[in-house]
Amino acid sequence: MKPINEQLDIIKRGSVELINEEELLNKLKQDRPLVIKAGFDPTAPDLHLGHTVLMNKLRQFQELGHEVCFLIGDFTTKIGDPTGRIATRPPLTDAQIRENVTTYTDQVFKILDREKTRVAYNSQWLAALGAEGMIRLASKLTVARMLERDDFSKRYAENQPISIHEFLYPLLQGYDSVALKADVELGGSDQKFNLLMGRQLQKDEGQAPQVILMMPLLEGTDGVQKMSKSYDNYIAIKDAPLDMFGKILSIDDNLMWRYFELLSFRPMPEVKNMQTAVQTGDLHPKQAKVMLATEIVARFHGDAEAVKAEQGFEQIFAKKELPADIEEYSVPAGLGLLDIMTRSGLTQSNGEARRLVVQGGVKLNQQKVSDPKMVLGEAGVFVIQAGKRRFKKVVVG
RNA sequence: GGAGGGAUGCCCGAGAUGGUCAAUGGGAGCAGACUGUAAAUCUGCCGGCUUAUGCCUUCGAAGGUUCAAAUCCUUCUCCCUCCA
Repeated sequence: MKPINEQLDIIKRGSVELINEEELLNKLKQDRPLVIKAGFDPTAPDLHLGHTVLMNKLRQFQELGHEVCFLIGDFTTKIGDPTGRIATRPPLTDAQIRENVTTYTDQVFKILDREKTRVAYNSQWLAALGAEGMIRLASKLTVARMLERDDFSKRYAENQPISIHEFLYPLLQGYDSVALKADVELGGSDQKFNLLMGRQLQKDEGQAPQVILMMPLLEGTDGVQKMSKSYDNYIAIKDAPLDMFGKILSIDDNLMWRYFELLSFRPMPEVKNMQTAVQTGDLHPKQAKVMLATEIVARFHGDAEAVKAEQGFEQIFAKKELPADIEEYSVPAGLGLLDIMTRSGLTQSNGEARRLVVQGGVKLNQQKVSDPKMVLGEAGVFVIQAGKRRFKKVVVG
C-alpha cells in the first residue's frame, strides 16, 4: 500500500467535504483494506457522467488497494430517495428494478475493476428486517430532526406532500452501512443527511462510525442544474461516441474546467496549465474541449471510436458535410416532405416539421428547403436534415 | 371528524364580472443569424390537423346550466392549512 499521505491526497482530490480527516487517518493507519461503500439506486437504466464522478473516486480507492463495495439499492429504490426532491417519487416495479440493475452493472465496470469489486444488494438484509426491525429503526430518529432536512422542510413549508415512507429512506441507507460494516461511505454532497445517518446507526450498534467523503454534484450540460435525466441535461455513458463528443463540445467554456476536474484523469497541474494557456490565448478553448471530449469518449468507447468521433464531428459541423452513417427510412413515393419527416421520427408532428421548414432549418440533399408543401414524387434516395444535428436517409419508392 | 384554501399547457405562473382564451408572462426547449454545434446577443417558433378569417383536443375527473364555460352549478378524486 502507498504511504498514508499519498493515499490521503488521492482520496481528497476533488472532494467537497470529508468527515472527518482524523478518523480517516486512523483507519488508514490500521494498514488493512478499508470497506468503501457507495450506494446506487437503480432508478433509471442509464448512468451518466454525473454518476461517474463517484465511480472515478471508487476506482481510485480500488487502485489504493481498498475493498470497494458497490451497493445496489434494490430495496431502497422502492421508497425512492427524497434527496433534493420536491415531490414524492413514483415507485418502481420489481421488474423495472431488475432490468435497471443489469444495465447498471454493465456500465459501471467500464470504470471499476470487476475483479476487485464486491457487488451487494440491500434487499439481502433489508427485506429480512421485517416490520419489527423497521419500527426499531424508526425509533432512532425524531420527526423534528427529520424535518430539519432541507428538502423536507422546504416541501413542508411549501405545502407539498411528504409521505411517511420517505422518512424511512435515510434510516435504511444508514442501516446498509451497519450491515456492511462500512469504513468509508462515498456520496454526493446532497447526501449528507443520509450519510450521517449511517454514522449514528453504526455507533448505536457499537461499530466504529464510517468516514464520509462527499463529492460535488456535476453540473449538467446546461451548466446550472445538476446532471440528471429529469432535467434532460445529461451525457449518458451509453450515448453514441459522436453524440457524446458533440454534447461535451457544446458545454459552456467555463464548465469545461469543472468537467476536467471531476471527469478527467489528467493530473490537476496539467489542467491548470491548460486553463492558463486558454486565458492567455495560447490555447484555443475549443482545442482544450476537444481533448476533454476525446478522453472521455475513449474511456467508454475506446480510442478508435474517440478518434472517429472527433473526425465525424469536424466533418459535420466544421465542414458542414453529412455524417458517415445515417439511419435509413423507406417511404412510398408521392408523400409530402412534412409527412415524411414526422413518419421517420425527424420531427414530432407535421406542425413542427412545417415550422422548421419555414424557419429555414430543413435541408434536402444539402439544399435548404423553403416550400413546406414540397412533395417527394420520384423514387430515389434523399438525405433530409432537420436542424443542425438530425439526419435521415429517406429511400423513396 | 370539523372549518377553510388549492388543482391551468414540459416547469413556474396569470386568467374566474361566462364570449375578444389554444389561454398574459417567465423559464426550459427548438430553429435562424453571429461563432468554435461554446457563451452572450438579436430574431422567430413553441397542442394537433397537408395552414384554414376552418376543425379537433386541452385548463384535476364526471355530469349540468347556457347560443357560448378554464371561468357558473352539482358530485367525485387528490393536495395543503387550522382545529380535534
